[in-house]
Amino acid sequence: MVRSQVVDRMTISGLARAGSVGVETVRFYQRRGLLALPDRSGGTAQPGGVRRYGHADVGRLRFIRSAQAAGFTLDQIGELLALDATDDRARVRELAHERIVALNAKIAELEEARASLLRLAGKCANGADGPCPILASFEDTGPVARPVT
Amino acid sequence: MVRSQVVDRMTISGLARAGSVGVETVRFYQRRGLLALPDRSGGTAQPGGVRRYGHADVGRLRFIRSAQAAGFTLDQIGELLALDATDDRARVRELAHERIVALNAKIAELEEARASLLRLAGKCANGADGPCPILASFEDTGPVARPVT
DNA sequence: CTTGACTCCGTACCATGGTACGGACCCTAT
DNA sequence: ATAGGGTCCGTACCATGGTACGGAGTCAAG
Repeated sequence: MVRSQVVDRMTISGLARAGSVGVETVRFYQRRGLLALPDRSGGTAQPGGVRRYGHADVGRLRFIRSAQAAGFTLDQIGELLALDATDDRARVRELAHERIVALNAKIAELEEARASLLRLAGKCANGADGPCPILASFEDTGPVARPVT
Repeated sequence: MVRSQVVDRMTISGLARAGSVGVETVRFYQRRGLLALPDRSGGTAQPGGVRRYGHADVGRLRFIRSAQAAGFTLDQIGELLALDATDDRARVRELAHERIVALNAKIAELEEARASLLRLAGKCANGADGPCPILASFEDTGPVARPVT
């Protein structure tokens, strides 16, 4: 499968543009082991050249951003990238399910916070006397829920 | 309004217990200006004593935790605490509405991530051949949504 | 009046996901 | 061949919300 020179010989800034991230972000992912460091100067591995990137690198970078959009951490994405090479679909489904469970919990938590704020904002709007019920309710709360993380 | 000695002469660890946080967390809030540093040795302000805390401090600490549970940042909580002293209900409602809007956005974002993961997990479960569709979909994605923050 | 637990305080460190900087080097166009 | 922009690399810094540590001082019980 032949690719055009222009696409497969991008420098780091081209790769960054293709993935809609900053150059520093690409380098950060490389440090984290999420993106490989290609040989310098187009495969000759001479010391002191510039690294070139191609389609595969763009795919990998997009993979990272997509997985991030699904809420995976960079550590988890590292595992997903490893799994991508092994075709271990069961483990991938497992990770996806874990993430879904976490998302459910988080969504429920945020919905609770929203519900109580909505209720309090309504109370605060009606009747203009005395201290704000929102703030009063904060002070009165007994055993307290965990902070929204 | 007289309070019992035992309740109004707590040390920092008592306050921390009353608020279900760690001692270091109390000190952290003090550094952030969210909790006041009471006079030492029970109001005598002598140098080199131990600080004592009472009901008011517990209320303030609980306020912080409750507001945090509603998703406010510590900076915003600082403002809320200031507003608590001024009875500026309009501004409180404004902050509450901002928070609600932010919560709505966040919830929508997470729901999207969940929906696509659910869809992909279903696809991955059906049919056992080839690479996992979850991972494939990550690679194929074009212009990518912002990461879940 | 000593012992042991607790407090005070500054400072450093943790995770998470980047962002920025500075000096050296490379590479391309003029 | 020289100027300029881009790359490489280590290192430091950012926000956020804590957590940990070490040494000195304090305080209450025995």
